[in-house]
Amino acid sequence: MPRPDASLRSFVGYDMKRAFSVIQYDVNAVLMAFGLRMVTFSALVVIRDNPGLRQTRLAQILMIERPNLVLILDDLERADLVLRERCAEDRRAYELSVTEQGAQVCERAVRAVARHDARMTEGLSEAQCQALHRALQLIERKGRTGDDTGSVSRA
Amino acid sequence: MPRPDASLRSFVGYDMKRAFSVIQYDVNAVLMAFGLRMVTFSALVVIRDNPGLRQTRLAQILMIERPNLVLILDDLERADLVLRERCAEDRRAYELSVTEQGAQVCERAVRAVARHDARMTEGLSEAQCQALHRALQLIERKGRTGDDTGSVSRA
DNA sequence: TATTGTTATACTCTATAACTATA
DNA sequence: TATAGTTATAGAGTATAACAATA
Repeated sequence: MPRPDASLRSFVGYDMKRAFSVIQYDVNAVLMAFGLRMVTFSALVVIRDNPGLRQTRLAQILMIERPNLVLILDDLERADLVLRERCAEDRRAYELSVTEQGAQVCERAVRAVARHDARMTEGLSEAQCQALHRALQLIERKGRTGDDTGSVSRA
Repeated sequence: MPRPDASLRSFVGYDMKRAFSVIQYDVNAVLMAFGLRMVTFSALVVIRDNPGLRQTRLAQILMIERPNLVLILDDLERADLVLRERCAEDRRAYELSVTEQGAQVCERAVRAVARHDARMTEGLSEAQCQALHRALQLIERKGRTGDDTGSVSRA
């Protein structure tokens, strides 16, 4: 047997866990320069693209629990990247938006992560890279119970 | 924008995190029937394939820290699936091996995970599935500092 | 009564320092 | 002194129950 873990290499879950742990480590290193982690980065990008978003909906989109999102937003608000504003129609809710600084940091962080992504997939053709994305999204759909079909209000 | 997280979908890390969380949840559900988790399953398979393995080497293979492996092996030993036997040449070390029961559980768990794997990649051709494995392993190698070249003693 | 955001909490995973026993 | 396995511990990440304010 060439590798001591050869048996496990036939399972996508094993290869994916290893590949992901490598990516996670690297991306977090890239994002640290912006004071961000993977989750706070993801939240920042989605809020920028969907201004007026409410927390419950954002939690659905990112597939995280509402209580966990609170700390993520506290983090982003403390760094002056995101605003929570009381919703006029429903005063229980907040409307989320990025600040001017948040938009700038988001833009630069996206570019940095894109550069890192390019380095990680270096050696794959454009077609192979697209095939990878499609395969991952197909696998994600297999496990979905999910109602991620709803549209999001845009300002 | 079709999806609220469309910007993030261009990053392999994002697609991979979501696909992996789906797989992890599912595979853990499959393994629960055998009293195993993903890590204990991985350890069991590698020990079966590399009898006489020492803990430090197993930790390297699975890319986990030695202290964390201890609890994993405690778990496997308590379930009578794995044996720790004092090494004759070096009495600090243990030689790891699977019990008769461990071999049987391993065999059946491998088959169950393989069936689940087939379901997850259903819709991908054989070639596409191989391409997925190759892409994931390529990404893993990008982040390696690593010395995973050493061979493992086989009984 | 139900929902939004929140608090408190617990459980897993992961990472590091320091210990013991052997070498 | 260095190494193998271990202990203790701390930090993330993640999950659930229950609360206050509002609907």
